[in-house]
Amino acid sequence: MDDATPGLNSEQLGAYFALMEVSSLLQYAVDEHLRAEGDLSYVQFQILARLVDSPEGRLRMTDLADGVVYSRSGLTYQAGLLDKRGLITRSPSRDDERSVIVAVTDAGRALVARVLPEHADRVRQLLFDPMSGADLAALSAVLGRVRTHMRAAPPRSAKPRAGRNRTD
Amino acid sequence: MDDATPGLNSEQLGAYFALMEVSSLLQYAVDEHLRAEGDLSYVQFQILARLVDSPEGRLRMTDLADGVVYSRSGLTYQAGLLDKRGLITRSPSRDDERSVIVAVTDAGRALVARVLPEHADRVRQLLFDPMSGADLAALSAVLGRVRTHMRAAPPRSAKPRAGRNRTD
DNA sequence: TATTGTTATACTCTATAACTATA
DNA sequence: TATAGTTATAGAGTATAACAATA
Repeated sequence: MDDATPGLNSEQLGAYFALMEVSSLLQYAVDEHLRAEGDLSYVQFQILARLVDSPEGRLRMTDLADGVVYSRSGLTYQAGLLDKRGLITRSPSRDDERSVIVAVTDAGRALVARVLPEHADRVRQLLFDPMSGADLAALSAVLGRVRTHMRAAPPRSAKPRAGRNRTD
Repeated sequence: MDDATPGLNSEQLGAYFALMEVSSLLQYAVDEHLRAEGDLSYVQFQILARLVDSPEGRLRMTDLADGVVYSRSGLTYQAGLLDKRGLITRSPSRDDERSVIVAVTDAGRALVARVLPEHADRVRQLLFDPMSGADLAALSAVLGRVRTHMRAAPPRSAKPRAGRNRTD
C-alpha cells in the first residue's frame, strides 16, 4: 500500500521544507566556519569527530562509510586528504587483513579540539537559542524516532547489483 | 555574551547530530528519485518548485538566489540548465532593466507535477511515517521558530566586500 | 556608486567501474 | 563467491573575480 496514500498535507509539507531549509542553512554556516578556521569540509569534520568519539580513536573504513553518506571511493578520497595532512593514519587490520583501520592522530585530535568550541557555538546560536527546553525535548524525541526509522531501511551504500532485493 | 557560554550539552549535541543525519538521509533519498525520475538535481527541483508556488509562476533571479542557498553565479548556472531544457524562460524585467524574470514553462509545470507525488511519498515514508500527530505539531512549531530566527540574521548571499557592516 | 546578472575559470567533491587482495 | 579497499576517470556543482549594464 505504498502508493495508495496521498502525498503530504500542508502541515507535513511545511515541516518538510522547514527541516530542509534549517539544516541547509545550519550546515552552510558551520561549513563556512570549519573551512575558515580549520581548513576542513563538513564531511572531513564528521570523519574526525566520529573517530574522536570512538572508544579508541580508531574505526574501520567501512564503519566510517556507513556513518557518513558516502561511497567507499568518496571516503577513500577524503581519508587520503586527512592522511596527507597527518590528521589520521591508515593501517591494515590484524583481525581481517582486508580491512583498513583509521585512527586519529594527536594532530587530528588537536584540530577537532580547536574548532569544536566555536563550532558548537554557532550551532547553539542558530539552532538552540530560539528553542525552549520543551522544544529541545520534543525535537530530540521526534528526530530520534525518525533516525531509528530511517536507519532500519538504509539505502546508504547499497551499491552492488546483486543480493539484497530479489523483487526485481 | 556570545563567547562566554559553553558549547552544547549532550542533549543539544544529540539533537544537532540527529537533525543533520535525518536531513542528509532524506535529501539523499529524495535526490536519488528526482534524478532517476525527472533528471533533476535537488537544487533544480527547488527552483522549479518555488516558481510553481509563486503567484504567477515568475520570480526574479535575486529572489530565487535568496531562497536557495546559492551564489548568483551558481543560480545562473542552474537556470541555464533549466532554460536549455525548456523548463523555464528568462526575460528582462520591465520594472527594472537590470533584473531578469524567471518563469516556469508548461513543460516545467508538467515535470514538477509528474515527480511531485512520488517525491512526497518518499518524504512521507521516511520522515512522517514514524511520527505521531503530536510529533508533527511539535516539529512544525520548533522548526518554524528556528527558521524565523535563522532568517533574521541571514549570512546567505552576503558577498560584496563593501556595504552592510561598517565595523571594518 | 550600488545593484543585477553573466561569464570565465579553477577547484572540490562524488559516483562508477575496473581492479587487487583477503575471507 | 563475497567482502574491503583503492584507483582512474569523468562529470556535476560551487565559488571567486572580472565584467557589463542599469538605477
